[in-house]
Amino acid sequence: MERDAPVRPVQQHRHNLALVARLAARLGPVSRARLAHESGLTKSTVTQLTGELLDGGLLREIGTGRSGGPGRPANQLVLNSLGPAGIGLQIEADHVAGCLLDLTGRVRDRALRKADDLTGDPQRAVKAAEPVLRRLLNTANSTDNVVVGVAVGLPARVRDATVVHADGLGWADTNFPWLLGDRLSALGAGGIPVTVANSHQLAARAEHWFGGDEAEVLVHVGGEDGLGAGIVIAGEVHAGARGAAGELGHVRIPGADDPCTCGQRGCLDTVAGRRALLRAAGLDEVVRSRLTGGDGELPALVGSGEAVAVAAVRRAATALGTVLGGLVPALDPDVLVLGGHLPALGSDFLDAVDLSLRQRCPGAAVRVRASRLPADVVARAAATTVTSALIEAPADWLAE
Amino acid sequence: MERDAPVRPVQQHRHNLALVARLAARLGPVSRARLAHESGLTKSTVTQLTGELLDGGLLREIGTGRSGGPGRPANQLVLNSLGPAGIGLQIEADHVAGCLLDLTGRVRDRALRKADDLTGDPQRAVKAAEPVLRRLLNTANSTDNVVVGVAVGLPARVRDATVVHADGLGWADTNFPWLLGDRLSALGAGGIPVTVANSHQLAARAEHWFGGDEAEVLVHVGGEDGLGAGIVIAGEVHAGARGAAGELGHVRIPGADDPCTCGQRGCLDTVAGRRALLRAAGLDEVVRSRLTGGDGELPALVGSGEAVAVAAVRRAATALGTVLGGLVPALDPDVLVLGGHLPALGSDFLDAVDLSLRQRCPGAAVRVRASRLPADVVARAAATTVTSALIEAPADWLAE
DNA sequence: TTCAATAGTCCAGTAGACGAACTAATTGCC
DNA sequence: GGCAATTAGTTCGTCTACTGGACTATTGAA
Repeated sequence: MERDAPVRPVQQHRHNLALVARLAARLGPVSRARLAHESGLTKSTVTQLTGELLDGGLLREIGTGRSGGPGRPANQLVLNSLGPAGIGLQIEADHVAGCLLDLTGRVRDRALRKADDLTGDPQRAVKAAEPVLRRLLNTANSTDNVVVGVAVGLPARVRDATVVHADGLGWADTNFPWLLGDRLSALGAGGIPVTVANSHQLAARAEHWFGGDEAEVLVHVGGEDGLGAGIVIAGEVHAGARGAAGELGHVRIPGADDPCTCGQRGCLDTVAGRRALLRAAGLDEVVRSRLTGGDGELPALVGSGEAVAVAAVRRAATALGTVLGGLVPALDPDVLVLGGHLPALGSDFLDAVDLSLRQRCPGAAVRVRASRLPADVVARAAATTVTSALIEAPADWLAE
Repeated sequence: MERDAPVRPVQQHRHNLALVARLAARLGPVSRARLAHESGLTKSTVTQLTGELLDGGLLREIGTGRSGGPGRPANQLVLNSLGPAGIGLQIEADHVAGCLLDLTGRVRDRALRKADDLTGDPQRAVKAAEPVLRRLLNTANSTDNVVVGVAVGLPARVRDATVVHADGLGWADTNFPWLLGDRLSALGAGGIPVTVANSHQLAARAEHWFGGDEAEVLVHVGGEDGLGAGIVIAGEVHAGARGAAGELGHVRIPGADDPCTCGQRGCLDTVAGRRALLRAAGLDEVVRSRLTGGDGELPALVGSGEAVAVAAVRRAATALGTVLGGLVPALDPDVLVLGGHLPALGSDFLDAVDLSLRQRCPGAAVRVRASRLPADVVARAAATTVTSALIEAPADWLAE
């Protein structure tokens, strides 16, 4: 409910619609009676509201389910897996991943497009996204899903739906939603709203939604090339005053002096970034070949005790732990999740980060753990922003 | 509006009441017509709502004011400076400060009680607060103000209205509101609700409210003895998962090794804390005499180029800047305010902190400035939490 | 078969915002 | 002075959407 807007009966209705939709999403198959009980609304109102949600295709009635005692059995309601759905894209310098998500949160389809180099002209990314979108739109068509939104996760600073600055992609002030919307029209899917979001922030959202921590404050650190953090506070991403919150990659590390893409020297990215780390461990050719699978070689080297690799990883862990150790006392998070390319570095790396972090701030009560989510979390989280927006504001959808 | 609660006409009314009260507070003397325009409510509704606020003593009608053109002149409404008011206390190891604030935000009275040592038994603080409270209650009585709440700012971690841990005071798991409420009853002011809050967080609130920055994200760093930060995001304090957000005093500084009260060595407090700094500058006797005014001697020494003092202050600035430089890229604040004893260290100190911060994170767009607020901001901010709670939820007050 | 229990619908009642019509008070023009 | 224009504020009937109790529906158990 907007704080500075008047509340009329309509807003009241909107709020209660959202409340019921949210509860239906949370409780899975659920009866109107239970919804009434959990929401605090009366049965009559819930009948009315669920009726609207059913008509709008957000809910579906599955026959009377259990019969665990006397009394009329309930007509169970669930989110409609056939109705509205969302597409999420993840764009990185070397690939575009995408997925189609229905309202229940199930991934209906995935798609991946590898590419040589998507940096420079944003149209390259649009072009690489096209086959991914085409496939997902086709799938949606065949599964009776209606795509109501496309959300894109990018390693970029985003402000007012515009990419203000993307280090790793070389973009600046790009209205990417507009570019992609154009391509969507060409695919016969014009008018679908496109949103963009920072991929670190989406990854943090993903950990909050799917990580199972029930955290009040969660910090996710990771990234494909550049390192970055996403901060979730009370279920909301903290984007910062300019959308730049979590940009840790260019914090200077004492003792480091390698040149960074940003023009400075000794940035965290030059010590703990994926490419920098592979290079420092003597895996230059892996970097050049751009093989994501090559990440596996580094933990293998470390496991076999290869001195250069061990030193590089230890150095990265110490630097990262120190930076995070400055963050933790400021934010007091429940959980600090290491994601992106970091979990692949092995549990020794995780332990070393933890150690270094606690050396910086001894009393910290934070739990540090590796992410357990798959590589395409960002695409999934992006798609989830579409579906959860529907559930959080069903009235907007019903109005159409 | 509670997210998980149903909205009925009553909640609708509560919301709109708060909306009108907030606007009246923001716009100063304001007509019903303007309130209707600004709020988006109709004139009829505003008449109804302001009527309730007038009856409840939250608003007051001052005669028809301006007559800048044709048309019936407006009956101006203002917050009632005579009705409900709040008391704010600030408790530190060596003093208790307090103030009485009316709804308009005007300080009706102040009181200060110096004390030798309030650490150890919380009852000492209660005892020192008694004369302060007595005076402020008397003042309220004579100015026709009704004290509706007492809010206390403490250098302590607070959780569920309980002091979980107070480093500088030596308290743990203390239900301070209960203790102080007891004393209030003895003063004939029983039943007044008492709340507690962390003083760093209150200081940040104060900068956000009174600092004039219009910041979306604001960080305040300061403290009397221990250093700490308060973070305000979108008008709300970020307290962290355990209420420990902003506890920067015990971040370890590379190269520092002095023992800290926390049992560790090399904490930020041992480098940039007030006492540590005075000691390092050779002003031991000032520390022992507990003279707050003694702070003036340090900038004087620095100004005169006294080598030890200059070195101590520079070291403190570097350490603090480095710690803050780790924070800024994570949070992306608009403004970083240095408060507490820090502004007294002079503008060279401020510049040195700024320099060190930007050395750590070169691209930061944050504005760094010294606090311009007086020493008793925390008491004022505490009192403001009482009065602003009234304005944010007038229905609760009107119900009584 | 009947009763208890639970699910769900129906409908009159009600709180509270809206809007049009009204009254009120002032300026400015004749 | 009188009257139109203009803005402030109130009154009252209307409308929306939630409530609560009466009602129907469907099951298990006695």
